Amino acid sequence: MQNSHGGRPPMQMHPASVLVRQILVLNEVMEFIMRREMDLNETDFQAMQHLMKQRSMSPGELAKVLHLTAAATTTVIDRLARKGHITRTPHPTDRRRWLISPSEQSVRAAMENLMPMILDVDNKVRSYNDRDQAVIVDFLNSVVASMGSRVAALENGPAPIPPTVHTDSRKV
Amino acid sequence: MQNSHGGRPPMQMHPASVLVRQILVLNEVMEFIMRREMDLNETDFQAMQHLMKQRSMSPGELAKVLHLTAAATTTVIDRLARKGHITRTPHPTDRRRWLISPSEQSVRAAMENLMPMILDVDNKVRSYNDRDQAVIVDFLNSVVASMGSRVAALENGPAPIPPTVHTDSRKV
DNA sequence: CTTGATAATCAGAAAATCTAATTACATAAT
DNA sequence: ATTATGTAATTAGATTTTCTGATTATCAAG
Repeated sequence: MQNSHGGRPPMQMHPASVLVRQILVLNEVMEFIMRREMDLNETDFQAMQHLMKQRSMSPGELAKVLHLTAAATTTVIDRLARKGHITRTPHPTDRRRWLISPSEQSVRAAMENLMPMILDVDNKVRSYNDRDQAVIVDFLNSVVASMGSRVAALENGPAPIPPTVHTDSRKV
Repeated sequence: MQNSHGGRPPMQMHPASVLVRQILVLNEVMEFIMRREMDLNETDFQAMQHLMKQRSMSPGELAKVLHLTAAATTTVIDRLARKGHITRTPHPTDRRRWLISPSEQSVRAAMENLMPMILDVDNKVRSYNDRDQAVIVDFLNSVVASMGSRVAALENGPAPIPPTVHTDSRKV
């Protein structure tokens, strides 16, 4: 009785659709494990992700991307600094701000954790011939486009938008 | 100076790798917008996701997948019930448990928000010919495999594993 | 039918975030 | 130059969320 879909029709999804979903779930699982290993809560971990991506940010910038108040962001930065994950340095031109940067060893640890997977995927895609690579890129692009238009639609209140029509290239 | 990668070499990623990353980020953006629209915190939203996927769960099962204590899970359920997102019904065979089920309108709202995107992706992949579909599935499978082995590696302490070697099918 | 485990909840403490006020600095307009 | 206004970060105290430990009800094994 665990998953008998009583009411909703199961709806046969394409394996690729299922795999995309699986990737999203696996990403969350990975994040959870890394968070636990680094002893960081969700917010602090997200902050580290942004800091590593951007190399350095002011508390204000961090607050924006984390959707936190300035006050909460101060405490995030305090916690991360106390644990040695980041350093505060004075902003070169604006003395009201700080520049927050991830510590050397945090960056290295993250690299060591994620690089194998990233390289794995990168190597995999490069192992296809050019045409197949183009197919993969085309598909992924359309996923990004669909998600992007969903985001746009959701941002402007709940007004559903008709799905895109795709030209069908199947050989009969 | 925002992204001059001072120190780390930029490392040229395949467009497909970049797109995969983009998809993961977009997923979080979408979740955030939906959460805000439904006025749910991260945890309560995650609970709804699991409940919709499984159709119904006991508080104990919910606690496991949310990585929460039983006590915290009780409050999650209380909040969701108070807002009308779920209902508690007695467990058919074990009178200690409840069965938590998402409300009709919660399921419908989620469907309306996500279905267009899901169908979009599904239609897109079906628009390729069989061989190209196989390429896409093969690639996605390898992404899942890479992430899965990363998860496995991370779960057993920080012991890095050498990346997979892929057979190269490029035409010279 | 008693004993030991399990499911959910309650009570109070701890952690994380919020609102509002404060301090220091920057920028624009006299 | 001086003042006025706005912005960046922090602090203080309240609120929300989660945790630990104890409690109640039920199940399952002997």
